[in-house]
Formats: sequence, C-alpha cells, structure tokens
Amino acid sequence: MTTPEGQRGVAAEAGGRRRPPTAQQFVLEELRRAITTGRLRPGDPIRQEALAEELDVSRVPLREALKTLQGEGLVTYQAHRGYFVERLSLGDLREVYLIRELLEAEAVRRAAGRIGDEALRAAERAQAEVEEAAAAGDVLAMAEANRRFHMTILEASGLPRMVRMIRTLWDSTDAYRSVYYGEPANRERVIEEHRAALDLLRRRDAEGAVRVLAAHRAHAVTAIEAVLPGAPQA
Amino acid sequence: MTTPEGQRGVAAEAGGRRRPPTAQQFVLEELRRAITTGRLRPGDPIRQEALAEELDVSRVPLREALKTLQGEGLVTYQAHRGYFVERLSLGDLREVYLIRELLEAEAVRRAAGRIGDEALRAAERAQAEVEEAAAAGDVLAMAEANRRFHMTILEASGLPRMVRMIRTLWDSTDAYRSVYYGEPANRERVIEEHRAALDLLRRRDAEGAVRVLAAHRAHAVTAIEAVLPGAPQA
DNA sequence: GCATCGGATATTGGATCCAATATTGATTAT
DNA sequence: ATAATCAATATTGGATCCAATATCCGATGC
Repeated sequence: MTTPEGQRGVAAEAGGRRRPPTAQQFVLEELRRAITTGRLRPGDPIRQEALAEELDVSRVPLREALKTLQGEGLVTYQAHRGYFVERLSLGDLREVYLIRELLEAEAVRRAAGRIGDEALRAAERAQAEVEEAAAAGDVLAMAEANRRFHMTILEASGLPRMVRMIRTLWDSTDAYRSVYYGEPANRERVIEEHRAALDLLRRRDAEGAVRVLAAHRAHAVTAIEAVLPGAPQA
Repeated sequence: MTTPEGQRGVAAEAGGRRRPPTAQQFVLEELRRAITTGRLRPGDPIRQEALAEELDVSRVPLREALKTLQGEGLVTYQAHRGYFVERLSLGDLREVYLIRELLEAEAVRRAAGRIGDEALRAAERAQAEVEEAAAAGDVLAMAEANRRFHMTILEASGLPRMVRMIRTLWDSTDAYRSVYYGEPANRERVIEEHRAALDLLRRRDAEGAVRVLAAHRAHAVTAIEAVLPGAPQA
C-alpha cells in the first residue's frame, strides 16, 4: 500500500466501496470476493507475490488474511507449498450442509421463540431486497440479501458463537452457491420459501419454521450437487 | 529464531519435544500450551514483542499463529489494539457445550455404526492411558489422553470437517477444563463413563453411546460452571 | 478540582530484505 | 528411451526496519 490507489486487477471492480482502515481487512474482502465470484477458482494456487502486487500491498497482510481464510475453510494450506482455494468434494459439500442442518435447526428453534418485532422487520426488509434482486436478475445482490435474511433470523437465537460458525459454513460454499441462484426457477422457490418461513416466525411456530428452512436447504444442496462434479466453470 | 536455543519462559517447559519445522507451528504449539496451562490467562493482552522475544522468533510468525488462534476462538483481536486471550462467559461456555452436543450426537451416532476394530482398539489404548494418568494424578496427561479417546471415536464418523469443528470447540474451553480433572471424583467418573461408552460402541449401540456421552459432557459442564465466575485463578 | 487538550511513549500494522524449501528442467548414467 | 541426479529458479518462511495508531500522562483552562 505504498500508493493510495493501486492498479486494476482482482481489485478492479472495487466500485464505490471505501477502503477498510487496514490493508489486511482490505485484502480479506478482496480475496473473499475473488473466491465467491469465481475470479479465483477452487484448486487454484495462490501466488503471494503476484497477488500482493496486484492488490498493491506487501505479502505480510496478505499472509495474515490467508490465515484467516484458512480458518474459515475457504483456502487450504501446505507448509512451504502455499495456499490453495479450497476445492469442495461432493462429500464435503454434503457434510457442510449436514452440519448446517444440525446447527440451524437449533438456532431457528430458539429464534422463533425470541425474535422481536425489529428483527422481524429487518428480515422482511431483507426479503424485500431478495425479491427485488431476483426480479432484476442480479445474482450477487440476491445472494447478499439472502444472507442478510437468514443471518437476521439466526441472530435472534441469542447464540452468537453458533451464528458465527454457521456464517463461516455458509461462506465456505459461496463459490458454489451462485450457480443455484442463476436458475430463475430456483430464485422463485427461494422467495416462496422465505415468505413461508417469515409467516411461521410471525406466528412463533418454531417447528414449522425449522421444517421449512430445512427443506429450503435441502433444495439448495440437491440443486448444487447436480452441477458440482468439477469446479464451477468460469 | 536467530539462535537454535532460546531462553526460558513461556517456552521453558519444552521438555523432550522436538521443534516443529517452522517457527509458526512452534509458536502455535507454545501458545496453545500457554493458554491451556494457564500461563496466559483469559483476558490477558498478548504483547507481541515481548512474547516474540521470549519464544525467540520474530513477530511475523507470531502474528500468523495468533490469526490461527483467533479463528479457533482462543484469542480475540481488535485492530490496532492487539490480541487478548479469550475470556469465556458462562453463557459462552454453555453455548460451546450446546454446539458440541448437537454435533457430537450426530458424529457418535454415525461412528457407532462404522467404527472398525482398529479404531476401537485405539480408543481402548487411549482409555488405558486415561486411567494410567488418572491414577498418577497427572491432570495434563489425562486431558491429552482423554482428547485422544474422544477424537478417535469421533473420527470413525467419517465426517472430517465436523470432527475438525468439534476439536476446535474442544480446544476453546481447554483453559477451563483442567479444573474438572483436578477433582479426583470427576476423574473416577470420567473413567466409568468412558468404559460404558466403549462397551456400547462394541455392541454397536448408537443411541446408547450417544446418551452416555451426552451425560458425560453434561457432567463436565456443570462441574466447570460451578467454579467458573471469574477467570480460573492461577 | 475536573475535564480537555496535546505531546511523548508504547504497541501494532506494513514494507522490504534475506533465508530456507520446493519445484523445474537439463544432464547423465543405465 | 527412461529414470535418477543436481543445479537453477521460483516461492514461501522469517527477520528487521519504518509507519500508523492508540494509549498514557502531564499541562492548561475552566
């Protein structure tokens, strides 16, 4: 970060976002984006020097950001060989969804009994954004709003550590999720299911909400499985 | 790591262990040990320069190790303020055990149906070490053997990611677990419960094993809760 | 006396340089 | 031709130095 503005590359589409206060956070965001958008694809080795130069930072904050991503399961690491974008096998994907099932069921169950009006309204707002993005066909915006929708609900569980773990699991499959939203039929279904879940939450029907959201996940995982074998092509 | 042998401090009791191939891994091990043994106590700030000097490494590998520990929840981090040993509230502790309950129940259930003879024998060996350490009153050795016992069983689940998460959760409460083993009555109970679990696993009684191990955890958490308020005193 | 401001100090964040290890490719013996 | 060896190169690991930020503490005004 010797110069205020770097050149354009991985960091190119950094539209109107303002830069985080530390290089490390900046790099973290850019790396996440690069992975979730497919700019860096599963299995790709991460060359530190090239990437550091592209982002216009030194290798030090880059390496720390990579350690964070390693902890989140987005990249793997081999001593003296470097970091690689995690390549999820079909088994890995199923395992991630199984874990999410176990954790989210409990979180949603608790959230249903505790969620307040503000949180419900926040979820409704997120849902409105989901529908908006879906109508516009903006897959990325939809994924982001969708994430907000679910996280808002989960946070009502009062289990912050659990939510953090779920969020991490969620992120680890980001690279594979966009394919799901690409399909218009799936976008429709997501909207329907969200509406049903909101309805059940408003009525404090915990088990109903758990059931609907479990089905919601199941749909996603089967759809992703269908296209998985091999990395998601660019 | 300019000199082969550093001075004595956090790294002092590095008995007969051989040094890992990279400074970062070495630091990671030492930090974990320092936290679990109480050499670094919950809430303590981690001064990088002092610690780096004590371990005879530069701050670079230390910072990367701290990032790893941050991901595992053993330390917290605030930009420009540094790292602190995580201080678990009572609520946090309960949450960790709740998550473990959800994940381990499923893992044990699967493990019971899949565990092979070698894994069973490995668990039995670990259990023998647990009993040995308990008899000798060696709390640290007991904690380590105990960990091997449980991990051996969990690994039979065929869910490596889940096991990794459980291991991380396990580690995050290390600082508080030693108090449990300190009590001879608890040591006795642990041994009994392990034997019962092994027996049920041999008979492929999944639900029985799940039940016994759930009770096993419940005992531990209530015992730890009793002494928790405030950090575990040195 | 108390709060506020400002500078000195401590501590973390980042850049650069050097060392250690792995990878690659040419060379040679079989 | 093929496999093994070894040097050249690429890449990561680590140390040191400098910059940026926060913290601490005394001075100053009310």
